[in-house]
Amino acid sequence: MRMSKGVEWALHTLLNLHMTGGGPVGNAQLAAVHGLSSTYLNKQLQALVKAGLLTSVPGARGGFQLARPLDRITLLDVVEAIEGDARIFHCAEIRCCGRVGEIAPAPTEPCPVKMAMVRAEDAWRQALAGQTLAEVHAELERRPEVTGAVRTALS
Amino acid sequence: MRMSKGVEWALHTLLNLHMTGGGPVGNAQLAAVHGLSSTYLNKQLQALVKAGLLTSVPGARGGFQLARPLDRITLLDVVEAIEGDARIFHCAEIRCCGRVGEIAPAPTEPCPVKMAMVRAEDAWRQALAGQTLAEVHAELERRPEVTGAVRTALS
DNA sequence: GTCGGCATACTCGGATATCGGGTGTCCGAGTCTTTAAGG
DNA sequence: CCTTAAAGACTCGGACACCCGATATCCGAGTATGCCGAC
Repeated sequence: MRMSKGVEWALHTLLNLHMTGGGPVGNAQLAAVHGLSSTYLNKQLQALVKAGLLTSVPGARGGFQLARPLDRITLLDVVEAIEGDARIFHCAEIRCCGRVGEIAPAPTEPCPVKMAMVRAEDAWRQALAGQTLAEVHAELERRPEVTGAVRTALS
Repeated sequence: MRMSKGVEWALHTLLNLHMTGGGPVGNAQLAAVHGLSSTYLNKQLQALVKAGLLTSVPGARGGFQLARPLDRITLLDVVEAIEGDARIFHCAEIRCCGRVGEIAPAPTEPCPVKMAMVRAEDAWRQALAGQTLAEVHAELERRPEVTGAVRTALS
């Protein structure tokens, strides 16, 4: 159960796009900032486009740009864009299978095990949804030499 | 990013072991309750033994039994026993790589992106640690016909 | 000088290989039970 | 009848294949750009 590294790539790239000022930036340039594979980063950015977080501009001088400001993008938006909206814990309803399923009929109420895991996962999603990229960016700006290096690398 | 199905198997099996009353039960019998693969369930139960949640009794009439009562076993204990204690979000520190790494020296403070993801994951872990299997079992007992079927299947 | 057309280069977008971890299975080591014989 | 020893069967424990999804890569479709020629 490890999160895809595409999430980390997407988060940093979204923050970098905010620092450029709004113009479209090609994935090759975005990848060079952190030494990533441009082709694989492209795959992740396409997922962000499908999720509505980015807009893509085709043709020369094209690239990707933010679809909306950082304070309207939460961590949950990015995670769901890359990982999908499927649940981490997938209940296979094994309580209804096997010998116990032959003895008792399938219960109608939801599985308590599943409910407990869903409660924990909801806490995680709520914590993700409660943090915007703007807040993360504010933390980054407390070290101007870092953000300055990103702007230099993208210029 | 999908949780291993072994977690579901382990949770239900731990609850079933509690319903038997304390005697050791073989994995073949435990697997038959929910129609699981006994060999693969064995793999998961061995992980629970290594984590100290179960004790194994070798030899004929042997099997597995709970190492401590359900109210001292949290959901986090089971998840960490099966999935390991590694973080879901693994920060590769890409902020220090590539062109930006050549411009600015590596920062000493932790990555804000990583910190934000850790905060969310801590909320998840805290929600898992705040729920014991005894509470889940109490929910199960509200449907006596289900727990009765399990006890019949294990007798 | 200005307009229109065209070749070009650059971009995104999806289709295609490769690799690692979860999934599933099997067989050997060890121990308790049972059974039988002997005292 | 009690003790004892050995055979047997059942259990755990770890080592061995398989498969799906994440990872990584490549090539084609499409468009803005820049250039060239005509007017």
